[in-house]
Amino acid sequence: MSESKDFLRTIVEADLKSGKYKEVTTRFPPEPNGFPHIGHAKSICINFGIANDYNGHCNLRMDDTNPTKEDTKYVEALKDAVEWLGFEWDKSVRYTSDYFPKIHEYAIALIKMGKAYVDSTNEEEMRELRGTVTEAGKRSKYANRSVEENLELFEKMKNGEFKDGEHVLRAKIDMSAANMKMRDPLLYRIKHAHHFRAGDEWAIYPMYDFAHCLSDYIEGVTHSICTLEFENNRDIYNWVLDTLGLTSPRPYQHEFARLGINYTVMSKRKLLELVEGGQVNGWDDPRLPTIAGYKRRGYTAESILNFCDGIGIAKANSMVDVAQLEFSIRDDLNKKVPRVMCVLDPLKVTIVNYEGSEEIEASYYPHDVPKEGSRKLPFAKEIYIDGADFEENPPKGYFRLTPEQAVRLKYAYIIKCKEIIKDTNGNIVEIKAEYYPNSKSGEDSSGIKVKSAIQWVESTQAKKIEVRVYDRLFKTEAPEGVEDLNPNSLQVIKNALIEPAVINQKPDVRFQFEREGYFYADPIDYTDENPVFNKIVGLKESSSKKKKAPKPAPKAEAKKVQIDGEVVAMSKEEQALFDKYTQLGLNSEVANTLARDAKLSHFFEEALLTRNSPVNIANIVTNDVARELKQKEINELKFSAKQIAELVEMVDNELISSKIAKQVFEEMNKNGANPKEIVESKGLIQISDPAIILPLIEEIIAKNPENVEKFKAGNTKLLGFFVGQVLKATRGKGNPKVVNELVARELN
RNA sequence: UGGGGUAUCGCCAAGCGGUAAGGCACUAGUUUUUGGUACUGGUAUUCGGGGGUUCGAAUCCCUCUACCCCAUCCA
Repeated sequence: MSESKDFLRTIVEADLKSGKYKEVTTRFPPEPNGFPHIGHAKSICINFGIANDYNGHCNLRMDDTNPTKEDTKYVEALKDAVEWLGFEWDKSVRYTSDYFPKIHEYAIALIKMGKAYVDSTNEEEMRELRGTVTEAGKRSKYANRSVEENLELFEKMKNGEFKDGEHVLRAKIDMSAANMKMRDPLLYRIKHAHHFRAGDEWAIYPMYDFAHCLSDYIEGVTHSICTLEFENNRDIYNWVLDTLGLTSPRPYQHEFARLGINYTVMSKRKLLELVEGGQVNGWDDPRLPTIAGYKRRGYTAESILNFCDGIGIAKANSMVDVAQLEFSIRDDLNKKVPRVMCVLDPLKVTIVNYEGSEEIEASYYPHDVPKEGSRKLPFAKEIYIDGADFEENPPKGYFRLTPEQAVRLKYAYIIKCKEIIKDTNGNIVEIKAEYYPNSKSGEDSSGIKVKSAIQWVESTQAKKIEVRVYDRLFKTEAPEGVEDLNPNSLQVIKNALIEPAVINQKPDVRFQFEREGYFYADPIDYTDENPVFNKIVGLKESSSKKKKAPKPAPKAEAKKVQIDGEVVAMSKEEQALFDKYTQLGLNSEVANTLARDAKLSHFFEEALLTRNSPVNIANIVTNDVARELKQKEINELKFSAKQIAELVEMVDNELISSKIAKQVFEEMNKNGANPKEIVESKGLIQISDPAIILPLIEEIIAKNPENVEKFKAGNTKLLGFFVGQVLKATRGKGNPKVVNELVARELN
């Protein structure tokens, strides 16, 4: 955990500290209707991570309230994902379906309270009655059935006496609620469907909004963490628990932004389309952002965990760059994985002046990876290098083999090109080269400097392997559908050549193919006869090696002009107030705010009765009082207009600074105390005496020599820093004007 | 259009009235038998825009703008 906490942990910590809960319990509650993807991984990391961090528990719960979509194969995949990521759920896996009897009882309780009713309108009519975002809805005519009737109907629903869709159970909330979700939400629907766990026991199934909050409550969950799109559902969540009287300790819902990654899709629907449309090879296709896909591609659980940790948790919709994910896996594998040599695009090189053969000892790990292990590399006259490592007409800055430029065969000798053999089409098919016998790695006395050391394999002992090279699945950053697919997302190389030790010794399943990237022995298709490797991710490439893709020119961004919308005109009354206030000396902005807000202007005028200091009163009213009045009515305030006037009086008389006034205001707002008493009891009278302030300033200056330097070098912002420090030393009581002057003088 | 959210560097993201954290990406240099790694630097005079309050505002107030979510018997 980094030192800066995310907002969820901040909430959890506060709740623990305040004693709201003794212990934190979270849950990861997927619906088992599809394969988990990296978005689930984020949720898993959050829920299990928080539970771990605060010594709590996290449940794994299958939210299986819709029997027509769910299947046990998905619960297996979900369990696998959590396990693979290294988390342990508390006790056994939970199922919402296990709570069906309890949830049913709660429904009956609601009916008995007159808070739920059986509605028999059909789907279409119900939609119409629901209204629109701007128009209130209308209650169904069935809403006033008696409790007995509702109970009887609901019982029959449960017993399967009706067909699907004939009736539903609804909460009786408010058909004109601004929040559409609160317009008498459905609690139960009839579904004559086989449930993969509950079998055919139930003819009715609870809706998400009813089942989820109750399941959380039943499990003793404290923090019900979900994604942003459930924000509107929070009201129902609270309504159900509150109405049923399910009080403390009870769960509260908190929402975070779901994960988006560019160049891929994350929705179950789109993923399903790709799988069913055959654009990819199943749910574990290595190009997919599914857990199964990453696993098969060769990603480590640690890298996914680190990724989730690195992207943070917040409430802003965001799209994370794949580069961040790629960094995570490179960073992880770099420390762990043996390096071997593989030639993806073999080009034959015959070393004309070399005879015989030898074996060269080569470490599996570079000098900066503290791991042991090595293998023998066969070397002989005929070898293969990668086609990309030779250029007949090299671009500027090319480091590898050219007709003019020698190169080192990694761990072996330096060679230079003598002759290029081409086929009838002009394609290079072979290089005749010469080696420098005294240039062998470790015993090089040739004195030749080369710019690069390249990978190679010896021709007779190299093994042929299949390599699957993956590129991003989509060619656009925010793909919509199949039309955005990258046609080259999979490249199969059938005849790559690899050094024999990899196949014979099998020192690992993940490798770095030197200078190429990280690769993974495909867990499904790999056989001894046909070894298959998946490319996990390429090595980071810098500067000239990837020059092919020139950077798009820096956008000549015109300073964006933002057009202001139209402000609603003032009414006649408001205009009159506005005029009156400006005449009192208020600036137009303040007068405007006051005039347009009846509560504020009322409060302002009342304060004015106590003290005739319109400007200062207006300022505190339009700022601090306004903040409180946003969510409260005047009579709910702990302080009175008279008290505000008294507060202003002290500011007017320079008894306290405006900074202290804010502090006093907070106090008044909290407990309704009298401002003068607060100032007296806390000794908040302003300090303006230089004799007191000056020593403080000198002390601060002495303690911060570096900042003094920076200030003198021209960083004038630091004045604020010093003022802040001095003010802190006076516990806010210093007269800021005086402090400012004195600090400025001392510093110069 | 009513309601609920969100806006800080190319991408994430801290920050909660007193010096604009950090990571990715980018970039320059050092080391390097991987154009990798590691290391050392450079990258926001400014926080969606405009006003206001304050000695001092990314943080408080007003206002405008943009984007996301909500009218499934899905979750």
